[in-house]
Amino acid sequence: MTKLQIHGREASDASDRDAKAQAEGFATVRQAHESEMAEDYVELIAELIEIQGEARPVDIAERLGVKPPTVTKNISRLKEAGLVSRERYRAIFLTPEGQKLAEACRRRHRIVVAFLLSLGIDEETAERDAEGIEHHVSETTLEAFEAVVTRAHEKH
Amino acid sequence: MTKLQIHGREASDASDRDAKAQAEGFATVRQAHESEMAEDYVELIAELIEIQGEARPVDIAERLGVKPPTVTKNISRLKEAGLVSRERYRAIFLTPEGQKLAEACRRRHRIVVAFLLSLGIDEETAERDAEGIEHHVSETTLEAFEAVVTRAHEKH
DNA sequence: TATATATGTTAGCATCGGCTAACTTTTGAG
DNA sequence: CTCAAAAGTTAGCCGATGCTAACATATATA
Ligand SMILES: [Mn+2]
Ligand SMILES: [Mn+2]
Ligand SMILES: [Mn+2]
Ligand SMILES: [Mn+2]
Repeated sequence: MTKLQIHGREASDASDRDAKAQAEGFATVRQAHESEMAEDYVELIAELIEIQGEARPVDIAERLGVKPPTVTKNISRLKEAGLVSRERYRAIFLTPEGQKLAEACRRRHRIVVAFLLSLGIDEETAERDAEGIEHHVSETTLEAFEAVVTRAHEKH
Repeated sequence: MTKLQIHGREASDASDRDAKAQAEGFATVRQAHESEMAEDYVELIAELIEIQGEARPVDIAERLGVKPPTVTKNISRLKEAGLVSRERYRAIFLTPEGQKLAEACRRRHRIVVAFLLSLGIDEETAERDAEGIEHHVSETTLEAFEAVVTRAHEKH
């Protein structure tokens, strides 16, 4: 709909452009969902390595709230994607590419949490909301968040 | 891990509580993903009814950026869930329950967009980011967003 | 009104990310 | 050093949400 045949070519009106922009928005969200698993895993693996020296499936499963077989399957996907390295029955480590992604995710997570806290949100809620929001924040928005956090800190 | 047997009962340490809270956060995100399709559809259906008087699969597909068979399938899920009513080959309408959900989603969407705009984000980016963020914003955070928007408006 | 085009549905396929049950390997307590 | 418990894997299942190809229905133009 909203398409007419004029002189044999397609014509667009204002609501057509709107529809296209909207579709791109939804496509962006679907894309974000595709990277979400990888992002949460590498971020968590980096945290566990920092805390415990290594990331083991049992700990990943506990912190994600999923069962061990789910972790095994997803880790093999991450290995396939070149983000983690590991040998069977051994702990999981990040490849250089995985480390880079983990760093970016941790930064984003930190900024989103700090931003929500600066709005007066309680820690529990800030962490919960950030865990989902982080995957849908563009670099533009992230920088705006960062600016707010910085200003809030300067004011004490 | 991080569980010891003491006097025959389980003992928790600080990192255990942390792990549990983290798992709840991820569980919350997984739950949000379960309602996401329904939320985006009813919101869009409400918009189309407002603009065009009815919501047809072809328009829903165009605006979501998916193919018509995907819409057919998802609409039948929404019907199953009691959110929409429709007869074969006819336009789609919202049940009272669907209208209520749509209203809540539109409010949330509006607030998130207005909030991002008030931060100086451009419209295109605000809409894109909001489309994903909206599903992960608790009522607590939404109210904080609303307060910021209101204050920004008062200052002109 | 006849029929061509646009719209909608069905069937069948794929991937993702959950799960349980059953099995294997590693670890560590005695 | 042995062997039971803990950890990890595999196989097989499921539902959600995309897709294409083929078919059915509705609509609008000639
Ligand atoms: Mn996350
Ligand atoms: Mn995170
Ligand atoms: Mn959305
Ligand atoms: Mn929306």
